[in-house]
Amino acid sequence: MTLEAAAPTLKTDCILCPVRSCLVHRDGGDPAHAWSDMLAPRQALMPGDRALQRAGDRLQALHSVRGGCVKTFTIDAAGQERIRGFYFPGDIIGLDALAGGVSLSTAVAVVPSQVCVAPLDDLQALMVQMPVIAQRLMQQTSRELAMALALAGEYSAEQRLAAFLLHLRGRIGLGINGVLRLPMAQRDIGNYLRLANETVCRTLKRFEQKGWIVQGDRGLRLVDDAALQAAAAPVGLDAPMFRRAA
Amino acid sequence: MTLEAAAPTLKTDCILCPVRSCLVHRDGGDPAHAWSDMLAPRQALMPGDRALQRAGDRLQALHSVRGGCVKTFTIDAAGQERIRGFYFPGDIIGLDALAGGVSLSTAVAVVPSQVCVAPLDDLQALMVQMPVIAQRLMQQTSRELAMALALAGEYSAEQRLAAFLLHLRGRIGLGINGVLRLPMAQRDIGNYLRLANETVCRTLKRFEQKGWIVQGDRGLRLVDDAALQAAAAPVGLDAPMFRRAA
DNA sequence: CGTCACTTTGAGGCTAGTCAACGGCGGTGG
DNA sequence: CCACCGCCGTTGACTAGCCTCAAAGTGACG
Repeated sequence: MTLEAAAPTLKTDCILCPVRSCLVHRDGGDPAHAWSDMLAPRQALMPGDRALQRAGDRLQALHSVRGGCVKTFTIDAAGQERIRGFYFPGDIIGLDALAGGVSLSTAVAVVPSQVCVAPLDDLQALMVQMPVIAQRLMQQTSRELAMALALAGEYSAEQRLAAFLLHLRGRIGLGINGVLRLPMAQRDIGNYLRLANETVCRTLKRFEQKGWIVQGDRGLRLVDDAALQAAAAPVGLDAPMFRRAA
Repeated sequence: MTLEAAAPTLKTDCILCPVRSCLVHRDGGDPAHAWSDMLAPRQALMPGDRALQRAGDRLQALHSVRGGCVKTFTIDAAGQERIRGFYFPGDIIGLDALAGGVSLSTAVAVVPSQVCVAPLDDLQALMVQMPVIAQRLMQQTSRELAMALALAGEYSAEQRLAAFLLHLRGRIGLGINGVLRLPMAQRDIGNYLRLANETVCRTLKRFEQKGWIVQGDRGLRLVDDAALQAAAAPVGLDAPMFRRAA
């Protein structure tokens, strides 16, 4: 048995939401009713809007990303932002706070996004009633843990960045013309990967000089996949469990 | 509601085991019977013994540490060991593999240890029957995720090491005479914290020169707690949820 | 068309890694 | 009992990758 078995691959944006995909299969209940009971209507979230959650606040709800991209971060004593993660459609925000009941990071939109709100009280009750929901949350948390552990290792700038690009493609796929769109700023990528933004820029340029990628206006094209994968291999983010989109 | 509420603080070594502490409270069942059904007898595990689990193997069971200290690690293409975590009594090994069903790391004992084995099939059934077990596992996974995210940031050698020492004290407490025993080698600490063992040694010496710690034969004494905590603060491993022992 | 945020490019410095050598300690075996 | 060996911790000299600081270029948007 693996928890994977309980998580069929779903295609459309809306059904991607793990919470909802459980709810709509609720036995004998009215899906629409359970849904409205459970989740606040989807909320639009713009860059610069107030935070979904703030580090240190009592955790009141998990947030499920329906569209766009959300980043979570903490602010250290020096006022510096430290990005903890990027969340894409299908991802759930706040899982690291379940143990302590307190949000460990602040969450804001990177691009115009939509999220659904799963109040913790309702979720807790649903998890008891429907083990499949608990399984889905457990699976998400486990995957996020595996990712964090993989990225926590010591790797060079090239290894980190190659792994990030490939991983991103695995999660959000390619846009038109096979271009990988990077929704977040290079500064944010560097912050997340523990690299200065200048290092991100220079490393991308080095990738381009080697013929591994081609940078365009709104993203980049992965040309030499094998080379990138060879560079990223030590990080170990290439396992199937880390992918989601096609 | 927080999951914390479902996890009363338990003192003794044996009851620390999260899985068992759920089982012994099973309603209307025979605790001893459920226990023996669920877990293989506690296994002794010595340094140098075969691994509890190996990276890449299909995950067959979670392991609950009853005594001692177990480390998990991966081996990269260059044959180098990368330590993913240290596990102490009460910790569960293998949670990062639940999503994929494949062990992501190899687990061996650092010192003579005892572990209990929770076969995945039985565990899955129990999680459905008893939501409290699912909650406990979820809580552990969430805490481990929060730890991994905290440690994944970019910090100096001093910050990392101070956070590690304080965190270790929070988890395993102090021995006789208030001495913090370090069960693992400095090389392992450095590997875990992404530092060369020489850097660990030099940083500890610097701590001693500043009067923050006193190094002894079999461990060290934390003298200037405030200074250590100030140094470790940016890492953010000092939240109550990360502690366990008194 | 000016502002602002982000990216790009360069020069220099620093933290931590690497390499090498030595001392202490425990285990092993003659 | 002691010599040998290997592992671990310690110390020094050198190196390198990445950060910091600075400044100019680019694109989005009002």
